[in-house]
Amino acid sequence: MIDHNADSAALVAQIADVFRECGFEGASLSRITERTGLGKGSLYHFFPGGKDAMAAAVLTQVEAWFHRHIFQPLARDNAPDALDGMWRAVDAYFLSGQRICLMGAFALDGTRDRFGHAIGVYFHHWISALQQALQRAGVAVPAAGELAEDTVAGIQGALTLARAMNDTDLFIRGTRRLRARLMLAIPFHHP
Amino acid sequence: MIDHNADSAALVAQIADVFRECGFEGASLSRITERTGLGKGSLYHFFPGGKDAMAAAVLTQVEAWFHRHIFQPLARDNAPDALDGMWRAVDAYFLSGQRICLMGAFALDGTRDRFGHAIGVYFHHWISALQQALQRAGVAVPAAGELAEDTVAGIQGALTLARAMNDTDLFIRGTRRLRARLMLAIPFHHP
DNA sequence: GTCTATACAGTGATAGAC
DNA sequence: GTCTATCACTGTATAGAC
Repeated sequence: MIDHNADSAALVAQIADVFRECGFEGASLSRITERTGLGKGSLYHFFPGGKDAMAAAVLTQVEAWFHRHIFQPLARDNAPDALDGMWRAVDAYFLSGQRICLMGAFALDGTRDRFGHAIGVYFHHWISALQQALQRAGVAVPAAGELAEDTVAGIQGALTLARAMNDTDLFIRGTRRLRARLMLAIPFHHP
Repeated sequence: MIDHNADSAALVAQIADVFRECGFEGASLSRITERTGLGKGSLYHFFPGGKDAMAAAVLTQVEAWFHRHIFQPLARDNAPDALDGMWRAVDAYFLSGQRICLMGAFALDGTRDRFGHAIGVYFHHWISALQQALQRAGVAVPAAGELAEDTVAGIQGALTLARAMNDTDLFIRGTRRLRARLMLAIPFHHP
């Protein structure tokens, strides 16, 4: 029996990689055809809305992944474990800095005007979930919000810098510092 | 008398804005023609190398601006003034978060492969100059390097987040936190 | 579902008149 | 220097055979 959902998810994941490597404008249908092994006819069969629909599906998949592996655990699990899990998931997802954040990349150029809502929701969910976890861990309310913003922004910056300087160790060092800063802010949790 | 350098600089600045708004792939010659008021013939007269040459000229201009207004003062002036000047220049250049960093944007997609050297040099110069200023201000050597990395990455992250969430106040808050962190690291300079 | 063929606008780039 | 005309090519998208 064929798992259509898994097939579809794998297809969207392949397309996502093309967008990550080339950007929205640079991701031509011929490149997507080449990567996925599907002809244009098949692609338009799955995505009647064309390239915009492909990008929308990609962003939806990204949001779903982060919801499941990061946002939801942050809002549910006890705080120290949830934070540990976030850093593990971040490192795994971004391949220790070798993979960029599609939401961040799309936010920078004119692509944002097409997908601004999905991009805004993604970052809002992340910051909000992280802030909740920090509050449950005992961080004061105003500090928790600022710290959550600072951390999510810091991850984006570390991804940009790692790619700009072609040095994944920059990402590893950056996230280590961000993580240490979170730990220091949590009461009775200074290692 | 006509100042050709000034004219040329203004032209490159106009092209830079198109690249910032549309990205490298999205910045079509027709858009550049429209923005600058020059026909394709004139553009190719100034840039025989075409679009790549235009982007290269833009990156050179950006590097020159930062060299003059940020890197050089950081390496020359006494540290507290130089740091103050950096934060003023950063806020002015990025229009308090309304303008993105072209070097960071180009770093994220396939454009990096074309201009990787210029992008890498830019961030190296920035981090290195900031590190020097911090050391002169009394920050220990290993901490100064990490702090410089962290600050430059944080600025990139704040720019990304501000645009992603369409809220320039995110950039202002982010840079304020980064600045405060620098000040705290400098001995005898805790306000 | 997947393919090929095709439509047609837009791309970067060049040539040459002025 | 600036323009218009034009080039070859690639872009997204569609239609229809199988």
